[in-house]
Amino acid sequence: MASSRRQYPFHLIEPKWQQTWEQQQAFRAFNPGDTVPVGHPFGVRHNLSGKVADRQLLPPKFYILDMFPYPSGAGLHVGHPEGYTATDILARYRRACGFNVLHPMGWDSFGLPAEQYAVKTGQHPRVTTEANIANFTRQIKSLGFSYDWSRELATTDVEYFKWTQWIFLKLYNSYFDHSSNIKKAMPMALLQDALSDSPTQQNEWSKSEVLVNLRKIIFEAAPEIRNKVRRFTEDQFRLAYVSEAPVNWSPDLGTVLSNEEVEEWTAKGHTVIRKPMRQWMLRITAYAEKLLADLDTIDWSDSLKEMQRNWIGRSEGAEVKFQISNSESQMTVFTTRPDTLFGATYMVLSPEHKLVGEITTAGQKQAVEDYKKFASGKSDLERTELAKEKSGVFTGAFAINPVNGEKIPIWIADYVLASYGTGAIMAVPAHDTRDFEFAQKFQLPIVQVVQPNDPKTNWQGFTDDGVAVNSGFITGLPTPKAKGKISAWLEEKGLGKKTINYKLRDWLFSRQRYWGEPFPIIWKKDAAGNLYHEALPESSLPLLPPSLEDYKPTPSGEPPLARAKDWLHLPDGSVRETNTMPQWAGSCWYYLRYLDAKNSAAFVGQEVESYWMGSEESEKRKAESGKTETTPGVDLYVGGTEHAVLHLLYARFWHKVLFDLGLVSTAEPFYKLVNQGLILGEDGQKMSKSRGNVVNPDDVLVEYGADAFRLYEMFMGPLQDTKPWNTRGVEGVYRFLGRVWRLFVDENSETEFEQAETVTTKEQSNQELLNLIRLNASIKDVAATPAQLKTLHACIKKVTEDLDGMRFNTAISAMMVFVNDAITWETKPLVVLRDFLILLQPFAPHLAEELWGKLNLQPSTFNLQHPMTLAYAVWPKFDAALLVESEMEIPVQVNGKFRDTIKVAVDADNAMIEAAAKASEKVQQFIAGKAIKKVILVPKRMVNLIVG
RNA sequence: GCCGGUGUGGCGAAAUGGCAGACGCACAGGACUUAAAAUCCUGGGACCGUAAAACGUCGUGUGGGUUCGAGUCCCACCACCGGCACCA
Repeated sequence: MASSRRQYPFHLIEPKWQQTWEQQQAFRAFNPGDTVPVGHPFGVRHNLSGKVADRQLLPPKFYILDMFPYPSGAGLHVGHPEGYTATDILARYRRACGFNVLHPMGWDSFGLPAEQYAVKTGQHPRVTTEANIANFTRQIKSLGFSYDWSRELATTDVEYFKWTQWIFLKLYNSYFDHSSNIKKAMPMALLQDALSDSPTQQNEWSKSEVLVNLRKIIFEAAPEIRNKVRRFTEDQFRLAYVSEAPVNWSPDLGTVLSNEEVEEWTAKGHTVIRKPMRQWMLRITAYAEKLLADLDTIDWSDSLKEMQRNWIGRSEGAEVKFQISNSESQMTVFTTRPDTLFGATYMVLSPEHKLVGEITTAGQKQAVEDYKKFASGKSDLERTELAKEKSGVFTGAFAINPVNGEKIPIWIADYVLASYGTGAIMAVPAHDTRDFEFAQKFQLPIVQVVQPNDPKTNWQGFTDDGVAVNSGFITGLPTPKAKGKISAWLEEKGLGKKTINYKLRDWLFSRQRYWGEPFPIIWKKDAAGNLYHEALPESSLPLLPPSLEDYKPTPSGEPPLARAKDWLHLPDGSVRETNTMPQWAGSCWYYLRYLDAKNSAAFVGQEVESYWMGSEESEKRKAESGKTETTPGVDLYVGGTEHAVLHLLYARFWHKVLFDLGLVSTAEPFYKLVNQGLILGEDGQKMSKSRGNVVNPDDVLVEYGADAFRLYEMFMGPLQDTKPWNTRGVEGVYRFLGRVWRLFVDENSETEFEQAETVTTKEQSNQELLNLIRLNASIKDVAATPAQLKTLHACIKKVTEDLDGMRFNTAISAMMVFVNDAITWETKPLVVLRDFLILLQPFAPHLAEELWGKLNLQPSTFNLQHPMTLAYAVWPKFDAALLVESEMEIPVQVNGKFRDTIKVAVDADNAMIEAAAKASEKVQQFIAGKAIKKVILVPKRMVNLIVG
């Protein structure tokens, strides 16, 4: 675009105010116990200047958080500042309303790109990371966000990941106690005490049925193997444990991925295969129920909650035992439809199922082995592609259906997953789509046991509720009752029990990478030569990664950390864990570190944590006022939907563990969460380098300034919506800011300023130049007219309400309406413009500050306090009395069709309004000569005349 | 297939069940200017009609329904976006 005359000198104003705020530390948030420096605007506003901010003296808190970015080499994208602008506006609004606002920013700086660059060039990832952080910082600061930079953190900071490792140790040293009276994470030491030869905390662990039972089991074991059993048992319970299960291994990335990550990387063209490996896991499944139930206590969008619910995938059903014919063994299946048991015509084990080897007959052995090989060789991609085509083989064995004694064949097929339920199913082809397809392909019998309620519906493949048929003692019962009756019967006979299953799997927590947090774990061998793991003591943290020359995995496929022999081997012969933690680890708790970012004694101070997370306060307020002024947890968290299940589920899990251990005061981390929508390119397509439609914020800033950029990001449409970028739209809001400027300044002085600017010397400061701008002569220190007050207060009302509802676009339009009107006023009262600037400040803070400074140079008879920055000026309250009209316009309809508006006095009674409506000329045309059958009159709203 | 969301001018959008299209973009006309840019003013859903207007008819994805009155509520369907997807 051709560079045209600037609407206003944002290029001088914006750096000026950014420097001023930084010098004043204007947006520093004060913790309880902090001393507020003399003259700090927060202190001036709240009468805390030079005082210790005692918790009782501090105003209510408001914690408003952005999802911190990964500082990529590409720099900021216009999508980042969308959420950041929204939160900044609200942070500034809350500050003006008198809250103690915490609004921090930091860096999710571990990550693969820096490591890949290191592999290629040998440059340490820290160097790349620091350069990227510097660039992101510059870009973010140029937008004038009111972050408290004193709390800045990066997950790669040694002082930060020390505590990430510390939390890992908490997980490692905890177990989840499922006892019905406990149901929470407890210290491993308690479990160990319960299993020890000479327990000291019997009072404590005797409350736990789980521990009491475990102790019994341990002491049933032979003494010589008892220690091994103990270790094994501990690992069965730890929240962080080692598993040998098949994992998602990506040969080209040289690392494993969590289930949640697979999709992301395969979409980028990487291969992912299943491969058994020794891995660290976190027992998130122990929290499935709490993660699900507590969704009801937080204010997130329905779609997001639904995504989490689906991911957790709770499913109620029953486990049923089937005796295997001619064998001692039994197989257990999980089903949500025990009522269809009479329709089970075959059984399926997953190819990996333990029983497969045992039950397969000699004749089928070769076929079964071949199939197992075939199934395990499939990549995930092949599995999904081939999903439609069922495959499997017969094992030669049969199971006995417990309800009718029938012998039914046992197959193996990869449509049954080893990792869900019991890894085995009873197949009811008549009433399950997958079983139906399988039975058709292999010509297995299909027996109807459910009759659809609608007789026209085909029963074959009918999976909904109906009425049981051909089902012995439950025949004739509707599905829910049939389920209940048969479940009770199974339970009574000891053949089954009600069970709840979750799709959620434990979290695969180790990666074969360099650039991540090393595990504070070492491996040792016992006398018998068995490897076992042991945690490093907390006092040894942080555990730093070794320095390396080469960041590639070792030729034998071990993680890069294994290259550092000195680091790897400890003097006592033990060996360090060489895996590192995934990127998600650091982002699981960063919102807590912000609260107390410099604390070297704890991951967060308790008092500080309870103040900002607001548990007590919110309870107290709820009780007192019946409404919450502050909310528990982060008051508002804004970020993209891409983290709907990954980060948000993991962080909730960690938070719940910390809560159970008494380390944080709330059960949920994020009370209210909003997803900002995607910003598309000007062509309506997703922005991407290859499409060449990426908008760089730096370019927009040079052309239009930060205030226009911020304003446009918010004016585009509702925050949550996906919307295309349009540079003409930026020009629109930029013109609006120009109108605001001209509303306040004298045009002649602007010409002088421009001339001075062209001949400016280095010695002439920007401030001197800006001082040449004079206030518009039409601004006078006079009382406002009723009409002017009405315009102002309508704007105050709309902006206030829209900010409360996060409707930034309509708030901006309300300010445009105000300016369009105010610019026509011959005399512009100072007081009115002053209030307007307070409204504008959250949106366009630089311009508003500059004009505020000019306004307050004027002598004033109003004796207002002038805080040193507008950011702490008191948010105006609208006065409903000023908005009352003397007359009102009321629409008149005839037979429901709009015909005219009439003007009546506000206090007009119904009879007067009706008369006025009938008297309207336009209305007359439609009612003349007709009888009025009915009059619908909504006071102050409308009149509808029904004629026959 | 299942779950969630969204469909309104040329475009981004706005409307407690009560005057559809606020605000902005683009566009057109005018003022200022030697001229342009910038700025300011005016106009604008479609159709019919007219010199121009008025008046009129239609109009919020489609079809029904509730209501004096529906963009808004209910039912069915269509399209698009996002998520999940052999989870028994």
